Amino acid sequence: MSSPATILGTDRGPKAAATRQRILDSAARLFRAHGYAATSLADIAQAAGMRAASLYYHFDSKEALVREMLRISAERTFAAARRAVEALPADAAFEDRLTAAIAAHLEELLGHADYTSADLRIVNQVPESVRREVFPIRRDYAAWWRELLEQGRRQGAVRPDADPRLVRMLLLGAINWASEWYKPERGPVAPIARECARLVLRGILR
Amino acid sequence: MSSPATILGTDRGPKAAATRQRILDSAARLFRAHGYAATSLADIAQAAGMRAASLYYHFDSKEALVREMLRISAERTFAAARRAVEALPADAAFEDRLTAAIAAHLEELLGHADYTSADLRIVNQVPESVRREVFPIRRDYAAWWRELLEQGRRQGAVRPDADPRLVRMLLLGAINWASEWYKPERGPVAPIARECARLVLRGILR
DNA sequence: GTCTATAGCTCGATAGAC
DNA sequence: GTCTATCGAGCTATAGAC
Repeated sequence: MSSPATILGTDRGPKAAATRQRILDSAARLFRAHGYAATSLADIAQAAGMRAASLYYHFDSKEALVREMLRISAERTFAAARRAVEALPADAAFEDRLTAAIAAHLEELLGHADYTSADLRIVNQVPESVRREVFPIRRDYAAWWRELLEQGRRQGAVRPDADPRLVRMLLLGAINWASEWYKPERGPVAPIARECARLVLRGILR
Repeated sequence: MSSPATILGTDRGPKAAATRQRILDSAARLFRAHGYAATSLADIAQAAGMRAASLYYHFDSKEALVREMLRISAERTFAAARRAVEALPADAAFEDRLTAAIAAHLEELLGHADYTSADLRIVNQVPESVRREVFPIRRDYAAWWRELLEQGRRQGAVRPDADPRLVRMLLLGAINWASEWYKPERGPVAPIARECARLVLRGILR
């Protein structure tokens, strides 16, 4: 019985897998820098040390390549945030759960900045069919945040007069924007993440 | 002595000016939806009711067109925020000044959503020369926000232990992201802006 | 002011050698 | 697995009629 792998290159041995990874990394970096349409397959191939035609051994099309890149980006962030919150004791305080979620999201976002920044920048520019295929992951992630904040509200930790949707949007906007200004030279992500969580939770007024 | 207008179409009478405006509006809408490279001059021309070659009567090139669109977007937002704060009494409280700035930025952002959303989405994808020409406006706007928040800190209204740069980045990220989720069907911007300012200032915990 | 026609280029994708 | 060669389509920009 053959494996259920439907994605080109996952059952072709370690060398192909490594090349495939190199292609995806190059694509993420270039999509982030120049956008989807402006990045040609020749650009990606050159960055990965090969010719454009050779990419077709690993991916069916440019669409298939960007779809896989977006899928990896979205699933990784979702998994990291969920894992971080699930690792806490079941009776952890809302503040600690939210801090863990923000820190995990930020560390994933900035730790794989080429993927996640490319994701945020080009998701609106890829063909409609690609966006439709990646949408469920994002919808599930949004639902997960909604539930996390809803818990805080039920426990009385969140202002009861705040629009839950607005809170979620402002919060995710604030941390997603970090991919636009964070530079690794500025030091490790962990202290930035902690300070982010504190500001989000407490606001900027003293 | 001729006018110092260096931009094509500004001294060509009302009809050309109206057409020029229609082209810019169409371009903003399409750039927002599909990105810079994926939007062809034929697309823009069709949306404006003409052929691609006719655009060259109004703009020197695709670069010149997008440069003007980005300039309008950035200057309008900057001017709106500055005007709103300057309209306050000189001794207005920091909270009121920041609330006015946030509300003005948001109302401008969402009121001309095609321009500002296109701006945020494609500024990283336009040719380097275009980005360099629009950069000073953004740099000045960032400096203006920095000074606004610095005033709050000097007056003791802002947490003295908060990293000023982080505060500014999180705040602008939170409100800029609104261009991704706001839909006019959700009602007027003003109440959303007020609630935004309150959450930013006070945080989400009660 | 807008048109038709087209030059000159680049792109995604395929064919087939090795 | 990667290559060279190439096809067909679509792009920006220009020329010149009206």
